[in-house]
Amino acid sequence: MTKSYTEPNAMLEPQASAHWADEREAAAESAQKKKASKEAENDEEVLNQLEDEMVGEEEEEDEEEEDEEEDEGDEAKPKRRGPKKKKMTKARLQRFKMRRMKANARERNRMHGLNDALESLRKVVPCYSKTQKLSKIETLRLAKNYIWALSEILRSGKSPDLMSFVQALCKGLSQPTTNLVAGCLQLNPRTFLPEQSQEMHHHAHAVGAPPHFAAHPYAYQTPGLPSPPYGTMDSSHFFHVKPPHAYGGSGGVGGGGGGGGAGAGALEPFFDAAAAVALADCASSPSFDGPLSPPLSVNGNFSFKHEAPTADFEKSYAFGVHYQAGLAQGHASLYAGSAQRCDLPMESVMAYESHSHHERVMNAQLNAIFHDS
DNA sequence: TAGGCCATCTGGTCCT
DNA sequence: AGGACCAGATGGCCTA
Repeated sequence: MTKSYTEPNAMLEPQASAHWADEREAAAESAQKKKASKEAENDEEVLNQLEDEMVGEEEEEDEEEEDEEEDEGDEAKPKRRGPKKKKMTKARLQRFKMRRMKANARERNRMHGLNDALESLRKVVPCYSKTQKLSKIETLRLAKNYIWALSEILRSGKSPDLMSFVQALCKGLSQPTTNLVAGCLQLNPRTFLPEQSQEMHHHAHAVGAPPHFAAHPYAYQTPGLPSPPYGTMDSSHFFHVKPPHAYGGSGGVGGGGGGGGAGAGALEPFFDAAAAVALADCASSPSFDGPLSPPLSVNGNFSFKHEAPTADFEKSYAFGVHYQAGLAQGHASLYAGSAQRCDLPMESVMAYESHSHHERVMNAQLNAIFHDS
């Protein structure tokens, strides 16, 4: 069986492998399509054949059934309880086979639909590559993290720094996927891993980031992560930031006043000093092979806006985030601004499963936002 | 070779 | 009865 999936690890190989992966991917994909259509054809043929045969055998079966009943009537054995187990006549067997084949075909289609949906999900999470597909489970995890991260932005009304954002995205992901996401966001994974925290700490201090920023007890413990050869990308490619006034309080969405950080403060770009360090670090790592993720964009609304595809991007998405300064709830939050950032341990902040209340609040707020705008 | 991921088949259950 | 959904089993492919 051919396979379209390619292990994310493959991206950690030298750049040449990306090209090979492309070709393999294309070949595998076409082979798989051929196979799938062939299977469908075969099924159809067999089904048609079976149906034709069955037309002629219906009568035969009826006769056999009558024989069966007569036989049973003659038997002196004690009658069995429960449903009679019908003898598998030739026709019944064929009908059974046909049913089974139809069920298989339905199941195949169903799974294809599921996979299509998953594929479209892959395209809207912030790490999409046609050649380096995320696995199903990783796609779901990343999507969950992404939703949570965006929700948190909306809830707090603050823009997070890039590092926090990536950390939130990578929570619970496998290391290869973490590398991939980091590569997609043009971050060197080393910059947000604990074992690099000393270094980061140093850098962060140097540029004025909060000292506690780099010392979170999460992310992966694997030393010496290779720098993903994902390509280079100017930071402006994935964060299109509108000037603060573009977001501040206009539109009357979601109750004004309220929590701090309204106006310009809530709308600063994701890039803060620490992120700048991360990017600087990134710049010193081996050049990446090509951008894989959609560019992130703060464009004043929450819809996903398609951009014209470029040679580099398979798909290019702008992720718009509608910042609502008035939504800040006033308690410590991952995204509550530099001064408070990460006052809570990440583990507790990121306990998604225990966010039912938070989610209800978020739902209400999102409804308010999108129904007003 | 082991382990991860995947597609497919299959039988069971629930619903219409 | 038939379809949708689900989970277990199986076998293939790929990578470390």
